[in-house]
Amino acid sequence: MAEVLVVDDDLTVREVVVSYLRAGGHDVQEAGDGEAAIRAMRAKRADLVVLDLMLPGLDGLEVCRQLRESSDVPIIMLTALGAETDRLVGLRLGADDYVTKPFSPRELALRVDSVLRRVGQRTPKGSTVTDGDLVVEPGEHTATLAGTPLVLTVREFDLLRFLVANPREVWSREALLREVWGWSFGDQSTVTVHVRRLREKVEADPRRPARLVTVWGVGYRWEPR
Amino acid sequence: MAEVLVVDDDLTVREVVVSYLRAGGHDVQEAGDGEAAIRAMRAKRADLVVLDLMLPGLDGLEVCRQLRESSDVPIIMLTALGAETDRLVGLRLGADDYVTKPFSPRELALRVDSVLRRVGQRTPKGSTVTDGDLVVEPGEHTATLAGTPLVLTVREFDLLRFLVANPREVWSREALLREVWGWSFGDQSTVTVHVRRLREKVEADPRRPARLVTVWGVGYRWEPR
DNA sequence: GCGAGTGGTCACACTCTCGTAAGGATTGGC
DNA sequence: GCCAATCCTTACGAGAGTGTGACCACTCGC
Repeated sequence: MAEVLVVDDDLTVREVVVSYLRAGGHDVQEAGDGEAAIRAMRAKRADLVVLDLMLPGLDGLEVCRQLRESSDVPIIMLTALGAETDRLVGLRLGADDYVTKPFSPRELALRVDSVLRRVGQRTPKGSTVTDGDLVVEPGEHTATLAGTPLVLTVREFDLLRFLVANPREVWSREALLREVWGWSFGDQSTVTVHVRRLREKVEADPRRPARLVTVWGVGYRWEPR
Repeated sequence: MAEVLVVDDDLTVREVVVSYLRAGGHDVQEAGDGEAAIRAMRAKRADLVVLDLMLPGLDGLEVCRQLRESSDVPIIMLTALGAETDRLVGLRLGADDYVTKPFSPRELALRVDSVLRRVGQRTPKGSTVTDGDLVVEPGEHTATLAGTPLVLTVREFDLLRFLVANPREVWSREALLREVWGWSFGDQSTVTVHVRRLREKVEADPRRPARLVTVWGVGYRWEPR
C-alpha cells in the first residue's frame, strides 16, 4: 500500500508498530535513531515517516527539520503524554499529525491511513472530480459550476474536493477536521462555518441545501446528482 | 457512560476494579474465566473489555483472539509485571492497551477512559443491512424502501438497523433500551413511542404492522420478507 | 506599515429531536 | 361481556445540534 519508515529507539515499540503496519498492508522500514532515519530516507524515500520525538543522538525535532529540508514526506510524531509544548513545536516544524505515548498501535495504524489518504489527495496530479454540472480540478485548483468558475478559498476548495470525491458517505465534523484540516483536535464549529460558506457558493438555495446536506446529529453528506 | 466487561479469575481484583469503574459511571459486567467472557460478549456486546492474561481454561490471549474474530471491541490487557513477551503478543493480537499487575485501580480507570475517548473518535461504520426492498446503509446513514429514501432521525435509524440486523427474534423494550439506546435503565415507553414513529415511516399500513410486529406481553420483532 | 483577503472563534437565534406523561384503544383471561 | 394489563396515540417542553453574523488574528503583497 505504502512505504512507511518507523523511527524509534525502543525495539519493543518498533516491533509492535511494524507488525501492525505490515498487517495493514504497508511496506515498513525501521530505524533506531536519527542518523539511521536520515540515511534510510536518502537511500529510499518512504511515503510516510513515524517518528519518535525522544531519540538518542539527533532528536526527533532535529530529524524532522532535516527531513523537511529535502522533502515534504508526511510525518507522524510520537510524543510523550501531556507534552503539549512538544506537540506544538512538532506541528510547527512540519509534522502532519502526532500520537501521544502510550498509544494503541491500532490507533496509530488508523492515523497512518488517514494521513496517507489526505496526502494522496493533495498530490498535484490528483485527478479531476466531477458531479453533474460541478467540476473540481485539483491540479489547477479550480472548480466550475455549470461552466462558470467558483471563487473558492483554499479551505473551501479542499472541503469541496473531499466531499465530492467521497459522496453519499456521512462525515462527522470530527472526521472532516481529520481528513480535510489534518487535525486530530480542534473546534468543530470551524467545520460548521466553512460548510456554511461553501454552501453560499455552491448551493442554488443555500437555505435549503440540496447537495451539501446536513445529517442531523451525525455530520454532513454530499448528495450527488 | 460505557458498558465494560471485566474478566479476571480473582474475585478480589474483580471487585475492586468493578467498584472503581462503577464509581466512574460505567456499567460493568463480570466474567470469571474465558468461556464466560465469550458468552457474555455474545449475549451483550460491551464497549470495552478489561482482560486478565492469566485465566483458568481459555487464557487471555486466546480470548483476545476469539473476540477479535467477531468484533473490534477495545481491549485492555492485565499482565504480570515485566512479562515483556506477553505484552508484545497481546498488543499484536489486538489489545489496545495494557496495564501491568500490580496496578492501582485508579490508573486502570484512567486508562479505560482514555481508550474509550480514543476509540470514540473512530467512526465504526457497520455494513449494509437489507431485508427485501428495504436497504439500510450505516456508512451513508440512509435507508431506502423500494428505492425511495426514508427520512429517519438518528434514533429511528439506529432502531431500524438493529431490528433488521436481528430479525425474527423478539426484543423486549428493556433489551432494546440496552442494545439501541445503550441504557441499562430508563422509561420503557420511550421505546414504544419510537417504534410507533418508525412504523409511520416504514410500514405500508402503520395501523396494521407487517414487519415491525408487536409480540404481546413480550416486546417487538422484525418480520423479514 | 497598510489594506485586502482568509481563516478560526464566539455568541446568539433558531430548528429539530427525543423523552415523558396522560388518556384512549386493544388484547387476553375469566 | 367484563376487567386488568398492555399497548397505541398524541402533545409538549427541555435540551442538544445547527445556522448565522460579527469579530479578531494572521498572512501576503504592495
